[in-house]
Amino acid sequence: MTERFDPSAADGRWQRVWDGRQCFRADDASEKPRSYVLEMFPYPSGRIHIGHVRNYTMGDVLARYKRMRGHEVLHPMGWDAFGMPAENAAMEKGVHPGGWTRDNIANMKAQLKRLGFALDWSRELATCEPEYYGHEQALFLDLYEAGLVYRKESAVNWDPVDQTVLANEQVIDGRGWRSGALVEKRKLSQWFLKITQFANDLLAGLDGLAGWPEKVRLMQENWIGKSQGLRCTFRHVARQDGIEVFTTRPDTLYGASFVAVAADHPFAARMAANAPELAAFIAECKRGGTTAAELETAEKQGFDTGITVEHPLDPDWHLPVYVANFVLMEYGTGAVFGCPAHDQRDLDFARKYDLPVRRVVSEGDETSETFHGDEAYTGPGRIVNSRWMDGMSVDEAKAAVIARAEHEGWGKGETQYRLRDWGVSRQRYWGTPIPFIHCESCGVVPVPKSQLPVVLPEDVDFQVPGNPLVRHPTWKHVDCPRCGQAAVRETDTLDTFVDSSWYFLRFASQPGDRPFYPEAIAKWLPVEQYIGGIEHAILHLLYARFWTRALAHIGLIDVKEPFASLFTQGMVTHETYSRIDPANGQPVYFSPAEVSRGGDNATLKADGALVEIGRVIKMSKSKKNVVDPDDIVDHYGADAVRWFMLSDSPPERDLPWSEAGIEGCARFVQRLWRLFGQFDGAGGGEDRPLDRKRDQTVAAVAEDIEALSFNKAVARIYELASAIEKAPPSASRSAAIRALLLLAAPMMPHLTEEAWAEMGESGLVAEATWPEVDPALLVEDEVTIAVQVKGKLRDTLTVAKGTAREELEALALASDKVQRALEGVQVKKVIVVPDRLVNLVA
RNA sequence: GCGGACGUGGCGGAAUGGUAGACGCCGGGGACUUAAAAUCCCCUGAGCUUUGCUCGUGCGGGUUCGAGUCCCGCCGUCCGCACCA
Repeated sequence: MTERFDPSAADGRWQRVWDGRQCFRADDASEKPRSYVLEMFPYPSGRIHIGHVRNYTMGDVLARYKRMRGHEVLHPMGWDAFGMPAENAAMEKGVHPGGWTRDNIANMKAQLKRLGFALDWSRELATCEPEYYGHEQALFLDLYEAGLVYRKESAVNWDPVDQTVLANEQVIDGRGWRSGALVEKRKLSQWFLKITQFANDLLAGLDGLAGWPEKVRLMQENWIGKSQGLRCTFRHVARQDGIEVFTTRPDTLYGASFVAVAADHPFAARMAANAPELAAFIAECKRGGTTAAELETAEKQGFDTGITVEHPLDPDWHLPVYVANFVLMEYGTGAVFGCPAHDQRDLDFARKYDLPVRRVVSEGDETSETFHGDEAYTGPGRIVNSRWMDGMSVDEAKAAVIARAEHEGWGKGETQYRLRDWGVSRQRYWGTPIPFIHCESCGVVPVPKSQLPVVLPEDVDFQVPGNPLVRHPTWKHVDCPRCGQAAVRETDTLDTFVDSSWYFLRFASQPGDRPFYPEAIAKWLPVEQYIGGIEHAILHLLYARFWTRALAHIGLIDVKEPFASLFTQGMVTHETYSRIDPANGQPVYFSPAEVSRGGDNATLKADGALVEIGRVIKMSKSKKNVVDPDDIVDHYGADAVRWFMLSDSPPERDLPWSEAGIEGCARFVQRLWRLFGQFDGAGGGEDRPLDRKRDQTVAAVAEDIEALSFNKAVARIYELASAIEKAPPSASRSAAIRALLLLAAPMMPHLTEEAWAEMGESGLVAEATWPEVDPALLVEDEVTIAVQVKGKLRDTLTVAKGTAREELEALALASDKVQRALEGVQVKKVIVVPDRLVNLVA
């Protein structure tokens, strides 16, 4: 064996061997138990980020481990390849989005290959290829058939310079993030997916997702935002119609003192027609910002329309109707009744406009009708000042009012959701064309499936802002499939979140004539373990759950939940290095490569003077605290990098990158190499304690990997390595070395493959099985007993496992240290936990 | 405002209610070497009157023979949602 392991030669060699033997190709026909391990596929931005490396290393360890345990493993990789950065590159650099994207994919694939991930590249897919998005178009048409796709006028953020719709996240302080232009609200006809039809189902399904983090389930629950209450009508005093409101507090109906509608409520518009002042107020409301800070400080404002409505429980009781800036048109009915005593917003409003504030829920003895103070009471209590409801609990009163409303016909119990339907139209080129045709006589006509895919034209130009599909000379002009007249294609493309809502289904099978084979999905789905960033907790993960349910709903598949277990991993962080620029007082940042890091300080290589070491934060280009995966793989080899990604920090937490840390990992790679070199198949002699340590470690590491506690598995491997190093030569020692190699194999596949071959073992580690353990060895035959006096540790005893209570007590009392601690005081009580401890209470 | 997570050495972090600090990093000392690198060994929570003792898991209480762990109340940090009626 060579003195040192040389990753620069070995890594590539083994990667080619795995490729050549197609080690990681999933066999659909296999009889073995199946495991589908999936990491969120990357957007091909150009370079792999260290965060990707952490994500894929975790999945890779699990996939390789599962394979060693005899599973048929599906571990695929693909590219979330549509999106705006490609169009931005086209505008800035004059390259075609397709060429730019495909080049990036090639580069990133090469980067991933260098890390030795056990991926089934035969199933690679890119969402920007017609072979993928054509099937997406077919599925979209299926959902349209089933009534889950519709068109509606909707207000969007419109950037007048770039001539495109912007997502909310792309509007910064009311301006387009790219153009800087003031964003306008525009009404456009948009395509929607009816996710709200599944609101309750998506909510209920969360309960069954035991393998998901509680945090993510809660976030989705809050996002769906179910609330139950009453929808009822307040009739206009002078007219036949009325204003519908939704409330979760029908129990407080007798505390009502006004009705308020949103500024964009139809009633407000009708009133404004003859009231210029109201029209001005409405315009003011619409102009108001929507950022969190603005809403926090915005004062409650209203405009009295002069109209009054009847209280539904008492026609003689009249309430004023306001147009108010705090009522949202998007939620409920766009109108509320105000009960100031028991709702903070209503109270703020009532105090400002001097409206009655009537107590109807009593928190204790206070039952007077006059409510004082500026803090609404929203807790539980007894209903007061509410005629027939007096004395009821809040819940009783809610039910009673709903029952009465339904009986008398002025309202009914209703469930509202915060979740809105999913608007999927994007006025962009680089996305899946929405497969519809607009015909003057036939209206909106779906593209016949036989004409799919609707392929994006290649010859587009980005010199002019806006969607190039709109101004392409020929692409959009087609004959109507229904009547044959000249018609135009839909030029909007689908939100890229649609692409990522079903890619995990396509990995299971990739037929050319349909999106997937249901049998393949039945075999592989759900994904056993999905791993990705917490930033997808809501959007991607909710959309994927919805899409899966929708496909199940129309009978295409038989799976409802796509991801049985979800793991959200932490970020990779790094210190920052900076100096204050004396010219402007601003910090100038330096990259880790420009800096020499000592024990407590860091110096700039260029001038040898100190730089400031800043906080450990998320890697970002602006702070220059980034490391490039290629550079570190060049320098330390793939296995050291993989080992670092798994060490120290628990995988759900942030991992601080450090030079010292990666160097420690590279040292350990060499240390293992030397240890593997001491394997001696011919050696004799038994070492029971080492056998025991070996099997205990094998069992514990398996448990840790299955729980994704890689940091603990790493610590145990260090321990076993140390134990073997200290042990004298024996057959047990060689057996332990062999077991250690197999334990480390999922994490350091190149090193272990090279050592396996050197040790004269047959086959590949990639195809080896996980070591068996002898259950008898997992049980200790000696235990250390803690001896406490009044709960404080005074001595320890080493005894045979299973030593009797009486004997333990006697041994404890015989201890000098214990006698000294007792100071002659009589022992009153003795607690003995067999094989654990003795506690003497004096 | 609502919801959630977290708080343990110089640092990342271990610890089914039962010996706090496993394992790694940093640091210190030593061996080998002409020297360095590499490697190996030892030490490394704080304090003290150092065979040992005291203190110690954000702060204050409580439950328990025994609390980092359970309960109550604070403080701090981070994350998500947010005028959702």
